[in-house]
Amino acid sequence: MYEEELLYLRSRGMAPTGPLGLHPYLGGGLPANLTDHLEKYRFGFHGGVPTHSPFGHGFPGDYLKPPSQCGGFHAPGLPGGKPDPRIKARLENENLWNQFNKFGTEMIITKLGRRMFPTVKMSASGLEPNTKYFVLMDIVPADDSRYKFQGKEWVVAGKAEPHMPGRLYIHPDSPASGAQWMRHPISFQKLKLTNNNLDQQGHIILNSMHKYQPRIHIVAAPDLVSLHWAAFNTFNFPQTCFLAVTAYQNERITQLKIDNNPFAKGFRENGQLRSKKRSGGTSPQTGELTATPEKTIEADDTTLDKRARLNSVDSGDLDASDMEDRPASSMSVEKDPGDEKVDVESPPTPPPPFLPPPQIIKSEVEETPISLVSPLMSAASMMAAAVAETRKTLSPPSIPPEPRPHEVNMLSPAAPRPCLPSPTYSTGLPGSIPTGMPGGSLPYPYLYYSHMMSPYLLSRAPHLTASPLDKAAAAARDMYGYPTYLRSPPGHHSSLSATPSRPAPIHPYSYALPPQVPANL
DNA sequence: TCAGCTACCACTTTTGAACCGC
DNA sequence: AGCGGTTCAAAAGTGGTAGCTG
Repeated sequence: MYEEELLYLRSRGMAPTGPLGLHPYLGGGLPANLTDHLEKYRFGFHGGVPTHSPFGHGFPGDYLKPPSQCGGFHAPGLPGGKPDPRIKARLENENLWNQFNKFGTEMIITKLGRRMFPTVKMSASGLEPNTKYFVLMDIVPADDSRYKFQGKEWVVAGKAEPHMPGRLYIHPDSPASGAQWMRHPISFQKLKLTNNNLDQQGHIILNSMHKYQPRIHIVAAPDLVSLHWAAFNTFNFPQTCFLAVTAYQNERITQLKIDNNPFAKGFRENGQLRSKKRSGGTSPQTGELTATPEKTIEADDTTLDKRARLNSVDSGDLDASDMEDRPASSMSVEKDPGDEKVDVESPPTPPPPFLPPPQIIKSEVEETPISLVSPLMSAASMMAAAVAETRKTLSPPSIPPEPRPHEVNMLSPAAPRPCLPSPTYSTGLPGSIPTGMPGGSLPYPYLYYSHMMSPYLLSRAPHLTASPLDKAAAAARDMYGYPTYLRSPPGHHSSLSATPSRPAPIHPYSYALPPQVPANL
């Protein structure tokens, strides 16, 4: 049914080649401005990038190019508003990253998800103390090459596989006030990487043997809905570039991980595993390695930390006065400058479903009555409803119009825009859901942005030339630019400081926007 | 044939409930 | 009864490795 569209996309260089897989585009996904922005910044570096990366192969092609100037960390303008030039970011565990980057950082990816080590840990400054911010992270391809480890170095082994759709990892403390974010370093230690294209846990999906660059986005927005037209401040740190692998290739990297990751202590020279191995006759080769347990440098945030559990965010307000006494969860606390660092952990995060407790969901369309919708309603049933609605309202080949944000009816399932077929779609879904259904591609409707244009936008812009991802994004912005009244006015600040209750907690993993977005989320 | 992937292993750290004393 | 500290078991996170797969 959608093969033609896939071929169409491929002919324009906008769809993955190779066997059909899970299509990244989600009907009802992010609005054009956010997609546009994220797509745009896939191709441009903002901040702190050296003119040449110490990481072996640099950034070839049209992917992450070194900037012409390295003066600031800040991203240039974006469709939905202007980023705040006062906002700065600094990589906290830079020394550790530099050590890994020297040899070419590798990150293990597994089917069930693996944490990053080192973790991305940054500190922010220049935020408005009383404004609410979301802090997000995504990981984008650093280039369009596939690599292999040959001899003792990484070499290009061909063209990259198509990148799976970007998933935005929302920091579990989001939203929090600027004061709260600036009080402690922001750690992304709970983010997980996977190579499972069907992952339903919200982990970030990567391809093995490909090079990636993490990016941080700081967005002034009081809630998820506001994210869609808020200004993004995007930062990245070139030393956090890494290669995704399913098994370590470079023994130097392995040794650095063992020496610095507390969970790998058992593999250190004095660890029991090593002792056993030695007694068994196989001795590790660590002679040329630089780091030893004794001179372990700046261990990562989880390494040397002693945990101080503060009951932080599970209850109550986020008033500025409150924040004085209550540091944000998961934000690392400098117990003593120059001394050990103490991480303040998040309260236990609930398993999926990701959605907050039942809320009154109000339609943005006034005529639609308010109803109580349980966010715990299974995504499958939501999608089934969407499918039924789609079948009723759509004649298959036609492509429904993409609603403007102010036209979205939050209650009635938005007619999903066509999606490319997914032979593996039925995996994990109820049998009643047909394979190849359009629209949402996962049981949990993650907050997605796509590196590809939606078929709808393509249909509206047939004049686009091949591979104009940025042009297409610009076209999308032109077509679906948000009315100015939907944007936050210049100098707009959150009024949350006057809001007595904290919004529902955000799941630490990639967050979900259901087909029906709760207006008061 | 082999590079890459997966499942399992033994180990360490983290987490949270249970317990205890004040 | 409530609070804070300690203990302990389960869960989660590590790299290594044998076997599988395309």
